[in-house]
Formats: sequence, C-alpha cells, structure tokens
Amino acid sequence: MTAHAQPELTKNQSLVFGSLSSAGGPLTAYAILDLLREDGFRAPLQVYRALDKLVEYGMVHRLESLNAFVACAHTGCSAHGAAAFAICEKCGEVIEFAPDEALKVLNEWTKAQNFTLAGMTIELRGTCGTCKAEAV
Amino acid sequence: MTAHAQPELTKNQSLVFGSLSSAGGPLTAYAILDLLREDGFRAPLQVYRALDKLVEYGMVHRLESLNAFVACAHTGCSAHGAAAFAICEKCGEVIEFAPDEALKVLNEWTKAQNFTLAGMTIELRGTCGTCKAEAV
DNA sequence: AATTTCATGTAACAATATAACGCGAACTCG
DNA sequence: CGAGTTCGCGTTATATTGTTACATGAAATT
Repeated sequence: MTAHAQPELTKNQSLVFGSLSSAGGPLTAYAILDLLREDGFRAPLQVYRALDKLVEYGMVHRLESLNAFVACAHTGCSAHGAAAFAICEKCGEVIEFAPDEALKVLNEWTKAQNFTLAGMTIELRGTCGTCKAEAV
Repeated sequence: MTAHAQPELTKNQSLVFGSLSSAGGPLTAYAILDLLREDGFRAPLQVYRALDKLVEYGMVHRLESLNAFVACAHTGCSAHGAAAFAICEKCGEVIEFAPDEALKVLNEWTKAQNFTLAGMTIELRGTCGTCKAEAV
C-alpha cells in the first residue's frame, strides 16, 4: 500500500532477494532454499524469515495462487501501490501491473464499508498472448 | 467467470457443500474433513475432489490467502461473475462482493494484452467496520 | 554492566495438497 | 447384450508448504 524506505538488507535477506531477482520469475520458498544451500541455507525458516521482511519492505510480492514469491517488477522498488499479477498457466510467466483504476474502485468500496485495508491480492490466471500464438 | 448449470450433486459433494453452507464462513479442507468424519469421510481426497467440482460449478469459492473455501454468497448461485472478498483479520468474517467496475477494468487490461482469462482472485485483507468499532 | 532487540541456526512438527492404485456403477455404442 | 469407457469413490502413502519452540551471538539501549 504505502511506500517503504528501503532498508539495509541482512545477509540472508540479500541472498533471498538475489535469488528471486535473478530467477526473473516466481519461486517457491523451498525452491529458494535449494538454490541457497550452497550459500549455507539449511532450513525453510531461513527463507521464510527473509521473505517476510522483503514482503514487508515491498521488494517481494507473494503470489497466493501459486504459493510462490516474486521480486517486485519496479526495479528500484521505491514508491508503488498494490500490484496485480497475470499468471500464464501455460508458460508460467507472471506479468506484474498496476491496476490503478481497479484499485480506485476497490478502495472506494472499502471506504463505503468502513473496512480498513491492510493488503490486497489481485491475481489473474489464464493464457498469455504469446502462448496462444504458439498454440496454432 | 461464466454461469454454470447447476448439476445434480453427488453424495460427497452435497455433504461438503452442506458443511460449507451451514458454517456461514470459510473452512479449510481439513476442517471440512473433520466435520464429515461422522458421515464416513476418512481422507482429504474425498474433500478435495468434492471441492474441485463445487468450485468448477461456481458454488464454492477458494480463498487463496486463507487456503480455505467458502460457499458462494449468491444463495441460488445462478449466474454470477467473478467475486471479490474482504477478509477481516480480526474476526475472520468474509464479505463477498461483486466488484463490477474493477472487473471491467481488469478485463480491459486482459484484452489489451491478449491475455485469455481463466480465473481471477481478488482478496482484500484488513479490519472490518464492526471490529474497528469494538476496538475503542 | 545489565537489558533489550534482532538476526540467525536448528530440530521437530503442523497444515495443506497430491499421486498412485483399485473398485464398482453407469453410461454408450458396436 | 457385451465390451469399452467414464466417473465417482475409497485407501494408502507421500509431497509440498509453513510454523513452533528453543538456543546463540552480536549490536543497540539505558
């Protein structure tokens, strides 16, 4: 929701963020764990703790419908609002976008309901244009 | 997305749908399993298989951010579009609503991207008005 | 110096979900 | 009819995802 100052990352947080950034797509916590075993990671908690912080800082998003995590597409990852994701079920690509108009409408709903928003998940599942083109 | 004809439910599907309906809120698959043990349920697959069908029929929604399932708020559960959910983190209440305007915007995005939509998840987490009022 | 905070490490475990196999009823189409 | 097919169901085992509980050490606080 709100922008977060980008803090110094700890060693584990840097490693986790690095693996997600270079993956260029979503990874599960256990996939990250496997990638980081050679860096000394031994247990899921090391990954989950780092992910918690990175999500809190807005540098990583959790994809609820994949139980996976992805580095925020805003390279600098400075101010940004909630994100939406289009997930291609064929190729696995995830496109992050900022659905400003939709957010506005949803925010209006929360105001009308006196609902205080802490977080929002918007995920679209389907087939991306590229995969449809290939599936001649 | 599209409306589904409401088919005859099998015995297991009826039991699962019944437990969700009378719960009046979200239940995890394992909570359903425990509720239905006295009806002969023994294994998670019995629940998951029924849930798969009920979700397919549009009678049950999956809440990705809770790993839980809820009966559709449309009592007759006839034609309806995608649903959105506001989840109160204090009391656990889940409010289902139809965010028509937001859906329209998101659908436009998918058209512009040539992305074929198979399903959509919109979930808001926060605090409902009632809980805020109580937290004087 | 005593206290608190925070990142970390480790082991054990809990919660969620699926794979693989077999059985029998119902449907279908020759 | 009878062979083939589909579908719902049951069971066991297993895979995947996430957390609890406890301990250590380094840095910040007072």
